Amino acid sequence: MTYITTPIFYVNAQPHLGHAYSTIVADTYSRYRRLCGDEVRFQTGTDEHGDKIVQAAEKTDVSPKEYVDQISRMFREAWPPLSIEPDNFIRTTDADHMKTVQQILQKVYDQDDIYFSEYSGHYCKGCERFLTEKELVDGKCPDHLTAPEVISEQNYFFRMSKYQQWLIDHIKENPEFITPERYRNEVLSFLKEPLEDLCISRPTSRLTWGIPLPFDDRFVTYVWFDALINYLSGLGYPDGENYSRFWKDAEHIIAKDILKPHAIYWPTMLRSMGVAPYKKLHVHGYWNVGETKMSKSLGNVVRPTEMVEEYGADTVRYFLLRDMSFGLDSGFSSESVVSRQNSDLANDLGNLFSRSLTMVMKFAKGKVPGAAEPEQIDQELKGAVIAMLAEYRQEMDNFSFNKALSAIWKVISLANKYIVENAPWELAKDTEKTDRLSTVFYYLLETLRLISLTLQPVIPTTSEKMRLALGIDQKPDLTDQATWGLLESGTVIHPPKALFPRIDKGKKKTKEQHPTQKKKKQKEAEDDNLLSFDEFKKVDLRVAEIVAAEKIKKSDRLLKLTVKAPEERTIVAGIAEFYSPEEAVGKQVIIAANLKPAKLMGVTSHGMVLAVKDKGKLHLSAVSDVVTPGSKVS
RNA sequence: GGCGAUGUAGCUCAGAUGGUUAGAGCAUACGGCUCAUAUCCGUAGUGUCCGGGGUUCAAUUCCCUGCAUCGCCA
Repeated sequence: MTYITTPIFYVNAQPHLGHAYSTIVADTYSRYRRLCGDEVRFQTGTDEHGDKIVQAAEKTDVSPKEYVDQISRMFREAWPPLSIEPDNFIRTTDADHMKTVQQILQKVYDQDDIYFSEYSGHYCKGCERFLTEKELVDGKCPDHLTAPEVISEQNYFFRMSKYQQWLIDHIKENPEFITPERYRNEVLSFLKEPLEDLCISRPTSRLTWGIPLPFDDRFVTYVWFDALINYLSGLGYPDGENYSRFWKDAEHIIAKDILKPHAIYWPTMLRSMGVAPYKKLHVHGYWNVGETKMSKSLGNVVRPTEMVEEYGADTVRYFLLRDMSFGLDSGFSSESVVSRQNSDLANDLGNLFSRSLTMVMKFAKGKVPGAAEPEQIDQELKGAVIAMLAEYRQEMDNFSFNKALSAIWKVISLANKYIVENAPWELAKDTEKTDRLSTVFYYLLETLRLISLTLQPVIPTTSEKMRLALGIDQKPDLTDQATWGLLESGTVIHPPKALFPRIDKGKKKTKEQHPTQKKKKQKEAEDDNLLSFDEFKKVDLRVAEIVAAEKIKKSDRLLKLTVKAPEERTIVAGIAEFYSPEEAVGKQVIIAANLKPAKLMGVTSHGMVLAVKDKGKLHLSAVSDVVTPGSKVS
């Protein structure tokens, strides 16, 4: 049995490449396990409660429910075009899930692992959390540069600390529990310090968009406690058949940013509720775009849907799995996608397939011939294929998809060489050599059959095309088809169109701009000073309220502003000669919100305040009435 | 500030429990083939293996130190 999950994605933003990667890995792994004859359940979904959702909904002026329905649907619809086929798509707003969360809370509460406590602390609205004394810089939140409010609050806490030692022991005894190893070490090092109990509630005075605590309706459940339980509720815990069948083989895939909740909160929660821990946690890294991380404010977010439209599902899947070493960060660029598509998919695999089938059509009447006595070169090819099958399985089991693929490509390369060395077109000229020709074709086609089998989990559509072309109508299965010699002679083949087209470099465009394109763009701009509407739309203009301002030392022109837009951000503005910090605070101004962050006098500015220069004096931009900070200017 | 990781060809990365010529793919140049998606095969390179110091007959590999980048923690 295999139970593989992606995180449930938080719906405060639209699907991006990182989400797609986690989900493609899960899909590939589930296809691979099925190919091995295993029974598999693959679950993904969306996480829909919490403060950030309420804020995001307000921003677009819809109710939280409408908002989460809308974004959740975007996630659900993003996957089929990538040939991703989950067995279950769970939402934390599903009634079943909510009921299960409450059951679990009650159970943990009844056994005294949840207690009520009051405390006071420095609450930062921007962070939506309490900050510790040590985190404060000059009494301010280091991220938002505002002074947090001191508030005291009553809340429920989960006795996480009680399970610390158990967790340490469990991780040490099960080396595969958290993988790759670097993340296991990270968790162990974190656990060297005493664990604090986990606050698992939010007062309804602060937040109502959540699951009410079953034992106190003045509170809703903290999102992580709610979200993690999806892995159980999606199986019908505690009575569902799927739960008893699949839970013991649970494997979670996550990105490194949510390591702590999955490696610490979740196992201790499970322990407390008397459920066995999951089997494995697979932690992967980030896709960087250009020089930096993908981020909304940089405007370099790669959308899965756009990638599929541009390259097709199989190229996207192949690229992501081939280029990232699971666990490490990796770089995304359209050049690297194009290079993978052209070199690996079109030239190596596609052309090998195409030339092989064409020759069988031309020189063997379009049927799989029978093999005569093999020569050494044939044995070598066969040996390499068999060795590849073993290596493939080992690497796939290991989540080393890049290595599994490179093992397959070694064989592809060998098969291309095999063709050149045997020169079937020469053999075909000599009627004495028909047997030899048949053998060469058989070995080639059989190699292709086994290649298509191993590629099924990664590029299912192409694999299917290959299988059909080879005249195979069985469902792919590693348990009974991964042996040499199963292709039957006499089978009629059906050469398809090219598996992958070659992409003209430079023709394709994606989010990130290449230097050459940039130059072109600049030239166009010089030639023609008019903006298209699309270009204008790219500028994210918003109203921002200045909530704090201070002079930047050693500069008499720059002010460091903290603005609400509606999230808090820092903007450096060259207005100090005309506005004092006191004058600036409270003003509403128009900002360009999606400028590349820039460092000015050591302070990073996230955006630009628009102002007017008239007769040597600067005037801040403004709207005629007071509006909600963050409102779009259009 | 503490802990840890990384730093290898133009690019992306692999690798050696220390030992003669340090690897792969892409990109580049040249040669070959013509079945094939102007594809494939072969050949050719280039590297102060981050800087400095130490241990050793011998270090890019071990130790120390510095620098850079990144991560976790505070």
